Amino acid sequence: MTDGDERSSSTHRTASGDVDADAPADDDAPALPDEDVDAVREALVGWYGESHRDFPWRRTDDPYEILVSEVMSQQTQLGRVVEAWEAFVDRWPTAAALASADRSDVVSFWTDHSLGYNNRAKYLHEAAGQVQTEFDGEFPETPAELSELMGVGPYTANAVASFAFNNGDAVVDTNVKRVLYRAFDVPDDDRTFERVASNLMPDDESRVWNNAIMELGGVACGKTPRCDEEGCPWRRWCRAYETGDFTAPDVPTQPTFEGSRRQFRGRIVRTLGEYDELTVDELGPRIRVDYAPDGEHGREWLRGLLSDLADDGLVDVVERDGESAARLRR
DNA sequence: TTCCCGTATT
DNA sequence: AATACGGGAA
Repeated sequence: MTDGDERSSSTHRTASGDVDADAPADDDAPALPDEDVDAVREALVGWYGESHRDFPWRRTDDPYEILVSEVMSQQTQLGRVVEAWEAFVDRWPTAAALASADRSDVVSFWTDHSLGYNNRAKYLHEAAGQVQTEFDGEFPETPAELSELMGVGPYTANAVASFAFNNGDAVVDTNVKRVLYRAFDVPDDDRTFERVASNLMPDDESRVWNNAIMELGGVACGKTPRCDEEGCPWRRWCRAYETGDFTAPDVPTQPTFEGSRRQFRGRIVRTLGEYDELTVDELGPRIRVDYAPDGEHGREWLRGLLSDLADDGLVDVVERDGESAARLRR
């Protein structure tokens, strides 16, 4: 669940007049004057209706298929997700089918399709199991229940509830934050984003609304805005369009990937997907050319990575002839 | 090089 | 509150 019911604090932004995020007199004050809220809503839904991209997961309301698409989309650009999603739901068409699969197969699929964080493949597999064991094979339908599934946080819970059941609250991802921040000067504060997003969403229209506002953030209001090119439906209300200041909320910067332990974890998982089992010294040279058993990046270093991967439940480390060997966990 | 990005864990 | 987590694409 999102923390939608907390209304206590403190962010006041009345100065510019176009957002009253937390007015003392009326906690649920809309982001715009009443007469404009309807127009803002209609403009966005209308724009989405006539111009949205036609992704395959937008043609299904199967919650399992939606969940798969959301988990993939959290980490990978949508263009690349299409092929992977089709192959995934083709291979494991239902939550029950996925739950019966070997974890190693799901993780290898993830890696083979360059889907990033392989922990999420594990979560998805685990969530499919939860649907069988904790929900009796009936896919949960509310954000609160969906949140109980492994790997499903506030964003994904509301996305699946919305797109499968038209039953979600407003999603708040970085697209939504950027759009609200630019258009209505909403301050960069998670609680405020949630409240404004929730107030802006028309009742019982989470499916089209959440699709539309994220489409806006992805197509017209990305880091580089394309307001006129994409015919942004909010130009007449948009603070950024008016002022020319398209600053977006800060996104935390990442440590470099090249040479990182994440990179080598990825290589280990990829390599182990190609073999039944490898000893540490067989594995080492396959993940870095300068592997030397007693060198700086040798057994010690590699065993550390393997031990973390084992803690994550992705790898098993076994003893074979007094030597450590690794394999993907089934 | 930088960007993308939600969740779990600590 | 901070950190770990993948890897292709822009």
